[in-house]
Amino acid sequence: MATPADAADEHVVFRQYLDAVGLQGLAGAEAAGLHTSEWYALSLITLEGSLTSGELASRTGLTTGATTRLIDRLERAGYVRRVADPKDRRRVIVEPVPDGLGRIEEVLSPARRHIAEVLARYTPEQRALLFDYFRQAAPAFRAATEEIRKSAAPRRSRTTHAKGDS
Amino acid sequence: MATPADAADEHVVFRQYLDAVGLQGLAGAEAAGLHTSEWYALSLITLEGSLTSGELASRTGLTTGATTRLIDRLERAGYVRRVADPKDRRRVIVEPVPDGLGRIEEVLSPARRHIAEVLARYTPEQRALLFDYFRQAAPAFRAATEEIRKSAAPRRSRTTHAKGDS
DNA sequence: AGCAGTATCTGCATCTGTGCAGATAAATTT
DNA sequence: AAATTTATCTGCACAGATGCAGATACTGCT
Repeated sequence: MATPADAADEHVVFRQYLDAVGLQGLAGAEAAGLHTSEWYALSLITLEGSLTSGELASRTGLTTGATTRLIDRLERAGYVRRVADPKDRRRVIVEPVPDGLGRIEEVLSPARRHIAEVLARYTPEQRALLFDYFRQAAPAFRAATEEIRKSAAPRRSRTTHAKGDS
Repeated sequence: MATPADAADEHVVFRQYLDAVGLQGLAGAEAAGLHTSEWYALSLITLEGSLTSGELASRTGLTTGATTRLIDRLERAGYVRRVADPKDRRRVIVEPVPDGLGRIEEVLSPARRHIAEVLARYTPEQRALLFDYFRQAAPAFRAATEEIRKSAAPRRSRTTHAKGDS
């Protein structure tokens, strides 16, 4: 029977939790030498196992040209590699480099450690519940991401830059 | 009694969970028309309630000059406002604008909704446990962030730009 | 009052990410 | 085999974020 006050409290708790996770992610990305779009793309690639350049372009919302450069950067930084698709030699499959994944894990390790400490305060049954939540929350967040991107805010104001509107 | 296999599984679950939350955050930031550093700064400001320009500079790791511009952008976008510090009139206090926070909440609402759906699958006791976790995990993530930033990867390669190394 | 220290802002230069449009290579269709 | 369509890459140009150094405004100390 949550009172309004409790509900508001939950609201705040959840917001602060999201912010904290988000800040951690951004700090991690920066520590890994990755900018937002690179971090985003690498997450996608890791999550999917591998993606073609075109798929990556549509998932990130970038043009294919920009995506080429994005992959260049990720490749140069040692996070992914390009492999030819044997089925269709026009295609370029982008897949994570194990070594790069390791570096990401390293960046995430402080979070892992601190959370492990928190988890240690719970009983095994409670921990199981939390992991069950993680398992279920991940797809939920992905669905939320989809939803947000669909209502796609047209990237910044962009001033409609009616180039020559004198 | 976690077997090694379980441990590996937990590893993956947690990783995917973090990725999902992270991607959601990035999508949200973009939908809000904010770039990484702006999103980061706004999170900090919101979390702290308010910050001075200088504090924001040191927390973000930006120079004071860049921070001025950052605040300009956030202000222009309607997320924060500058107020004079009555104690020290050199200082500029940056605080969130309620209306702006509302817009952020709106952006987060899909996540909130999807997670609410997940939470609805649990009993009230279980939900209480999960919120307890949120409450404890937030500071843990913040500590992790601190830790990551301290070991501060010097922003991208930057060629060490030893300014005057002739 | 004068002086040193501090907080923020501005001009200038740079660097990087991105879109756009055309180029190239490969698959598919006729 | 020729034409069309698809997938990725490259040249060019632009916008925007950031560092640096100097300017400005204010505080606190002597």
